[in-house]
Amino acid sequence: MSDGNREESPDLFKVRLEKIEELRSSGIDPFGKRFPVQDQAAEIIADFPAYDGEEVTIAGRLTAKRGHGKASFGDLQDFSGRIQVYARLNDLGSDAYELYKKLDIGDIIGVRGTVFRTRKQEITVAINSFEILSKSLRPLPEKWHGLKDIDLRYRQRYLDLIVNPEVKEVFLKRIEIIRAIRHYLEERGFLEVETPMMQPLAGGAAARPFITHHNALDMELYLRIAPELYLKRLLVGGFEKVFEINRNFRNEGISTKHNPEFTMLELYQAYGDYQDMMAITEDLISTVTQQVFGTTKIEYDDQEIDFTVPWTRLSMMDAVERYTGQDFSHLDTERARRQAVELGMEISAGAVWGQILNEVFETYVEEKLIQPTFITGHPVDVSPLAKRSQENPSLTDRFELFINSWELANAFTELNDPLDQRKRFEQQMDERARGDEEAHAMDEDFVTALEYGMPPAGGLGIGIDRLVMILTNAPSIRDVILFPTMRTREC
RNA sequence: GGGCCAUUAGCUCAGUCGGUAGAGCACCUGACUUUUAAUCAGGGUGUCACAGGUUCGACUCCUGUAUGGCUCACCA
Repeated sequence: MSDGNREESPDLFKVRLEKIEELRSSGIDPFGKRFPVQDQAAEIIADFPAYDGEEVTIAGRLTAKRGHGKASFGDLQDFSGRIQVYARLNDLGSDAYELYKKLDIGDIIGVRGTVFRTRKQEITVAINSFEILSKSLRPLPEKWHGLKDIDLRYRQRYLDLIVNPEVKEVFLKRIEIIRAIRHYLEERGFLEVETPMMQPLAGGAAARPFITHHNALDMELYLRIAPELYLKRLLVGGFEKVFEINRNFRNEGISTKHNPEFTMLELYQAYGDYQDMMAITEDLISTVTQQVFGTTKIEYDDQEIDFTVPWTRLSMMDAVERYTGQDFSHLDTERARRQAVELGMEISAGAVWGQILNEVFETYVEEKLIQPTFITGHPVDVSPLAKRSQENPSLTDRFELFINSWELANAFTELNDPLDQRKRFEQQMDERARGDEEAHAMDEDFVTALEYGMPPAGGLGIGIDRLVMILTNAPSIRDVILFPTMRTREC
């Protein structure tokens, strides 16, 4: 079986091809034309008294047929919902009625008809006339159980959307959430910008990139792993409050929490710092949640996530001490290694103090952070783009937001010292030389930009897909991405 | 990449101890002018994921492959 050309029961497909020929020979175009839709199924049902006895013009897909000889019911599904239609020989005449009887489930039709309520109180459109707008050649998945096969649901999302109404609801929520985020930021003076998806150097995060090639320039380009370094160039250029909601691409494993392309919000505010970012994060997410869901308490996988502000704030070192009993506040790499090993961890040879602390945190603390929690004070060793903390130059003014043990946001006071930035890149290059493929590359062009002067700034990234997952109780990131990345089928 | 599991009709699924495949929906034929998972009568439409092996005989047992799911690793 191949996905685009699946073997159907030959008769089934053939029967429908024959119907198409029949239609054509009787002068009817099976793939229709413009149809001036006036009304929506859900609106007619919601406001029945206003529509009762009136003629409406609707269009959509026929999803069920219930024939009764000289009368016939059907369900018509448009984007707004589903409404029953009723065709009667007496109303339509024999030619049109015969045509109606030949319609298949899955056909798209346009209907002009009169709204009424049946004996069983179902709001229904009695068809006065109809047009075939598109013939369907393939049968829809089963009406009662829907389409369950997860593989097919992702590969043929259009079928998933047709037959599983709750799927559409999730994507409508996603749309609302993103719209609310945009609205929130625009109201506060942030400007939405677009920066390169194809970059000569994939920077701004630690991840393996996708590589592509530009023929005319004969150069390698990388799909971006983050927009960060371009957004900061805009700060140099005088933009003061910018954001971008767009795709990042990371050439890494796929899981229920990772899709190779995913959507990030990144936001930068000149003259601000990570504390401002924390305030925005907390207020943005709780405000949007309240707006879209009418509450700040959300059920995810049998747990209640409470977005009510303020959220817990905990330094990485305190968090590690709380959950492991080990104090890493000294800066001794060897001692840190011994402590980590004592906890049962394996630490790679070249790891330094900050990396060890970070690994211990990820291993023992992350899984405990269910309610929204800000973790602050990341080691400079794992934060090559963040500004050093004034109180402790081994740490940075940075936070990550954890919800349901997932990293949802990452923010820091941006490093605007070009000399320090160059040293950080050099340190990253050392790590790269030691085999860390994800260590940051030297970006001379970016350092040059900083040398012209970048205002102190706060920067923030929020993983939109994961946020949508939590807010819509989706078990997999693929449930919130319309067309998730799938292996192509060979057979 | 490792482990576990799955793959049977268009869809959702059953299939006993190894004896050559079956149910609902969909589809086809007919009946039926207010049904709604319409109903009634009749019809099975299949390369049992793919390729080998064992066997008199394989959907079933074995090996490999493909795809997917979960999970671990990876993903600061």
